[in-house]
Amino acid sequence: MFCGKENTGTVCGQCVIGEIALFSYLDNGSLRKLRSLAAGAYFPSGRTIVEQGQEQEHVFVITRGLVKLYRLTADGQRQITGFLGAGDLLGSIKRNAQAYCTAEAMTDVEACSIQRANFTNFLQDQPRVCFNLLVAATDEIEARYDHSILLARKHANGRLAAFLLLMALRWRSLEDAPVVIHVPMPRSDIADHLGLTTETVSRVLSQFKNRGIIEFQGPKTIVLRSIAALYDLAGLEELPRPRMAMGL
Amino acid sequence: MFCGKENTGTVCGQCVIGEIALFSYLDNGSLRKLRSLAAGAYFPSGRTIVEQGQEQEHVFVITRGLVKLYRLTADGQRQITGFLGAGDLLGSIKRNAQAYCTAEAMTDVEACSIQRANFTNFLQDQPRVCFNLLVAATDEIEARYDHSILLARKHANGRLAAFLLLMALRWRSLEDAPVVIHVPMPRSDIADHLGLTTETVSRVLSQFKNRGIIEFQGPKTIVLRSIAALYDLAGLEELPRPRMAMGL
DNA sequence: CGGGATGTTGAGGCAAGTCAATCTAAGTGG
DNA sequence: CCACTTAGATTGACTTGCCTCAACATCCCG
Repeated sequence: MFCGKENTGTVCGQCVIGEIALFSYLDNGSLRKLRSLAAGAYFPSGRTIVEQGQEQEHVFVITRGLVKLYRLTADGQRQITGFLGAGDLLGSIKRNAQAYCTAEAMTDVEACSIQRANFTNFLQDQPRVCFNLLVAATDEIEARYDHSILLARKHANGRLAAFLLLMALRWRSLEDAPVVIHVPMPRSDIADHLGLTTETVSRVLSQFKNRGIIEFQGPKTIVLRSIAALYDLAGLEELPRPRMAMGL
Repeated sequence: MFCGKENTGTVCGQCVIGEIALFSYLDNGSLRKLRSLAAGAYFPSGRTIVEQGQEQEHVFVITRGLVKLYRLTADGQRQITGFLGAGDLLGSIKRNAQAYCTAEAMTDVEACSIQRANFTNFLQDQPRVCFNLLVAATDEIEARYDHSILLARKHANGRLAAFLLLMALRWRSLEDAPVVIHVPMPRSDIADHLGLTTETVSRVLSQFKNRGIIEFQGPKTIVLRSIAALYDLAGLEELPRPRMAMGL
């Protein structure tokens, strides 16, 4: 799966790093160089990948699994800032190397790891990669704005409707209903992400169920019966297109 | 003040574009090239600089005045996403040129304007500028995260305490109390920015006044009597260092 | 010195938080 | 394989902080 140092000599035909949009147009020489910098990494479910405030030694491209990002505030509250999946970038370029938030593997996670310094140098050598990463960062800023608007302006049911739609869209395309989505995180994580409490999340989801908008197949598998109703509740016309997410 | 095409021949000793952190280390040749791309721009108070959804022709470096950024949601609500001042960048590099939000001059505004295409080309030619802009974008992402946490986790008084501290710190250093800050935007803008209503903003500020934390000199000039109390209310230990803000 | 825009204060309602009790799911060991 | 355990999820009763609606005050500018 990986084509880094630790796997030198293995078949690289299925290495994913070249398929990441960020690197997809690199010529063979540059791609080979990038691969020479990369190493495979594995984190079992529950393992902390980077910890808030610690120096980040590596940048990761997630290739499999799900990562939860959260930040602890000075007064001891936890805010889940986002979730990363395959294709997303964890640990970007920053002024200081201290991680802004903690990243924790929610499932078993595989990733491509690159030394920070090497990645920084690679960016300086490859202006197009740097430029594309800048575009990705701008996308991330827009996504953060959208989330702020969600928190500032939507009620609990709107936030959850938007969340379900994003979960449905994030790692697959949204075909016609019914769409079955898997929600791997516990209710408390959803609540933390949306600025609600677990009880409210539970109540709103039950309300959606009673209104026939969604249907449960166990607490973590949800069938979206009416996409239109969810759009309406979320007050959305269109969802952001799929993109590479960046965790700091 | 400006050194762009429209001002060719004027004294350039006081041109600010070279003083922006983003460009500060450019050699003379590159800086001259950048200046040749820049033109002065002026927007009277109340003028819309860029409008949400419209193609952005230019990128601006604000050199004087205050700009308010807001986005209208599909269901007709308004969210003020931020405020820009001198040294900040308006209209970054994006996948599509459509503006994410509207930018409106709150005061008379002077800016350095650069054609988007020219700026993009300049970035490709100047990897270090591109890299530094990427770092600035990452700072912006962190600032957006902080604002999300504010909206998700803080009550009205915490949000306003944090807002007052940010206003105090943003364009000047925060010396020992009492600090006199100028809050040029109306209460409705503050409310929109913090996900509150004007009434709540007013009530909380009155509460601060009654508790002796702040003092009014007219509704737009506020004396911060107790910085410590504000930090405590905001649940903060430290504020983000001053940075170049980016509006999309 | 008016009069509209902006800001403040008050009364009442409601959405979501809090506290607490149950219910369910998914392991765990006998 | 099933009883037991435990974390997670749901539901209910009550409380509260903010919003809504409304009246009043103040600022600002012609």
